[in-house]
Amino acid sequence: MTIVPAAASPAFSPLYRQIKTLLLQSLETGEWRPGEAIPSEADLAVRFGVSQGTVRKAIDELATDNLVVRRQGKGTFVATHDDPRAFFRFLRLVPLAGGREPSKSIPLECWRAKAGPESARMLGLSIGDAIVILRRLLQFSEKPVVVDEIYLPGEIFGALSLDMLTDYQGSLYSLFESHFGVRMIRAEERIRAVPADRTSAELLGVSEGSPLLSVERLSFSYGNRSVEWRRGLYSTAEHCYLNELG
Amino acid sequence: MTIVPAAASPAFSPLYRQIKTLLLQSLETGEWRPGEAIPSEADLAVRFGVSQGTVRKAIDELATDNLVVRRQGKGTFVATHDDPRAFFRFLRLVPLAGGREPSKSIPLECWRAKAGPESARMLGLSIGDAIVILRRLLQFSEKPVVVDEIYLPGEIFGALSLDMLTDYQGSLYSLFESHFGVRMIRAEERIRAVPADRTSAELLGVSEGSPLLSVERLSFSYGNRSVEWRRGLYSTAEHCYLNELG
DNA sequence: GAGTGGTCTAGACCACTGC
DNA sequence: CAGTGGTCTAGACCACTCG
Repeated sequence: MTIVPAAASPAFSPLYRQIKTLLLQSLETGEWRPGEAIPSEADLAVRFGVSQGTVRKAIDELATDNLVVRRQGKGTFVATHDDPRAFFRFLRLVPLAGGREPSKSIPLECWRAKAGPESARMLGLSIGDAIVILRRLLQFSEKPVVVDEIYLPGEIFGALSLDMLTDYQGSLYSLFESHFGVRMIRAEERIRAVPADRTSAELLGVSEGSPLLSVERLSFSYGNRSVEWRRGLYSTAEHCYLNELG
Repeated sequence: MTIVPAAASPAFSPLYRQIKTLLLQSLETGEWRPGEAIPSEADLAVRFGVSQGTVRKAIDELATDNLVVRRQGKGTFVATHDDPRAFFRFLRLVPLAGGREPSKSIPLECWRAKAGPESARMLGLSIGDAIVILRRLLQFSEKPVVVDEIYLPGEIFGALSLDMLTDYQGSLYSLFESHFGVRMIRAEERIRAVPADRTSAELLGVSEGSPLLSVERLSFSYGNRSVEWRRGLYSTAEHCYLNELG
């Protein structure tokens, strides 16, 4: 282990960032799994041969990156999509009326295919590589609101099946995490307004051609690796996409 | 000044947060104006009778809240909307093709009115209070992309006029800041898909009824005071609304 | 009470800016 | 060079959780 005391110069990286990188590696390789506690700050300070304050600053950044959750008196835990509080981190849809609604995910189809130009580019694959495609419906208060089409690299998600999805309780990302060892940590969404096509209109209970939100999401795991691309069509008759601008 | 050393208990607030509150007050009252430097950390430490580390932590939070910008070697500066880098903080529209485009704001109309139920509720006014309404067009690469209708409290923005807007170089929020002493620090956007009405369709050069993004924005100044409500219709033929999910 | 994260301090030194 | 923010340390003490 080569830790430079933040001196020297060109391309200088402070100590706490080097520590952060080391912690990131341990997270990525699964030394500590989602939901588990990582070692205490004091332990890590000894392990890396730095002061507790330096470890602390590294963990602070991991916490603001949502990779880790601190709990005073208990410890620091690897973030997990199992936590119900994480549910709305990636789904920005809220009822127009306000409040929260019971939601339900209904898998429709799941099949294997070969990557076309677009999905290959998005997922960092070559054209023709194996992919898995999933279609599903999202309901709020028993009413259909979103149709999603989700593209996944076959190499990782080859074992995904409709049964698996139907049986599973919890969010999709929670399933990805527990069954495929893939943790989503960041995503980009590109939003446009489009007319409803025939089949989506039927699924969502709106008339063909009526305006829908098209939300394309590219999700990333560790190391900025894109591991999911999806396109959702949102009915905004009774819901809207809520975004906070800081 | 009553600074409690972060001891005692119920409703305990750490020292650095008390310092943050004091700094916030100085920002709000305009003791330091947008673009100016605030006193050095050492000076503030003396002024408040705490250690530099504590002041530092308070400023850290102000910096992550985008209220203040740190520049190593120079000082800490009150954030300003004049800074061109701040332009895309509130406008999340990007070209589908990627890259940046020259943009231009074209004021269309500006008139005085009385607050209706909706604008009163949004702006925290009573029905019938004076408001100012502004309509404008946003172009990218000479092509119209957004029509905005902006509602402002008359008490603050009574002096706003079309001439003022036409003459002004820079963003709207930059003008609000320099001419009206109002700094926007946060906003919420609610996004839906709607069919284009006749006049918006003409302005945006799309056909009536074609899908547009409806972006309703409520903007807040210090103390969570809502001081602007606007509704924008975005043509997403060649642009999309980009959102990063952390 | 032991163990964890959270706060606060005082002081040393580094990196960057501008005179 | 002086002045600024940025890093790092060592140590004290507080707040919270759990057995």
